[in-house]
Amino acid sequence: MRIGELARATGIKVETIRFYEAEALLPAPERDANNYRRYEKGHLERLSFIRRSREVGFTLDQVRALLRLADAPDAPCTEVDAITTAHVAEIDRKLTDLAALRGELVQRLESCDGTTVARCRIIEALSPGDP
Amino acid sequence: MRIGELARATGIKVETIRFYEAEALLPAPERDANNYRRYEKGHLERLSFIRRSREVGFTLDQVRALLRLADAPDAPCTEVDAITTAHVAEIDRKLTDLAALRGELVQRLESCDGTTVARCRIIEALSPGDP
DNA sequence: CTACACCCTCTAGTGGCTATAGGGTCAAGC
DNA sequence: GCTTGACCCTATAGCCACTAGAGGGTGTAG
Repeated sequence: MRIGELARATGIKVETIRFYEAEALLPAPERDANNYRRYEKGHLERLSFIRRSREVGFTLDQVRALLRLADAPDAPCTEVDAITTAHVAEIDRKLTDLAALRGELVQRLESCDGTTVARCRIIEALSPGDP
Repeated sequence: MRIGELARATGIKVETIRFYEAEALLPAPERDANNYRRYEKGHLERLSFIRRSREVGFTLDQVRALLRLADAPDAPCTEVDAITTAHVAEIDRKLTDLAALRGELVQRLESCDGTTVARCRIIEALSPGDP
């Protein structure tokens, strides 16, 4: 199959597929006589793996590590576990941070009386001399 | 005060201060005879405003808009409110997404029996043909 | 034969910094 | 007087994970 077809099949843009190839995440496929990339089923599977990994928020480096592990079926599962656990911890950190930010912003919104900027609690909260 | 002193006073790195100047977030200060930047109290206040805004997650574009509004004390507060409300909505979207990702990952972690990659539920979940 | 969808490579841009290279300035201590 | 070290300057490139564009080639249908 050609790159456009692979893009439609996986929901990943053509440019991104070429980018993944340059990043050595997806092996370079054979080329047709006209220099077009010709993908096999293996490419489709690998690209789907990458897409799912990205969808759950793994970085490309983490995806690279997961791919390497997926290619070694006899390796112990502990490393996959470690990558995933670290990722969950990172997500937890972000969740905590975002919830705190949200709380702060909502508090400012609620105390804003909606008149002029001079009396705006939000601006006030962002201004210095107001711990 | 000089740039290093301003950096210590605000907790923003020297390079970042220069970056903010290039981005027109912080007005270019006067220069001393030796070409060193010389900052006034106004710069310190403005930079603190920027820091606080960034800390609660506003983008630099949003900070730019907030600064413009903060400079117009007679303007109505509605625009500040709108920017903040939009930002809260964005945070809510991220919170929802992250919580969903976390749920998926934790589920995989729990069902992983810790033997080999071939039997790993995490890898399995990322592989295609397994909706 | 021409319009159009598709493919190619290469380069630069996004946000928000951060780091490096390669210099200049200034006060203190020997 | 001279070195050491902390500070300052500009300009440029790098980070992540793409995305967009320029400028061209290919293949097929009408």
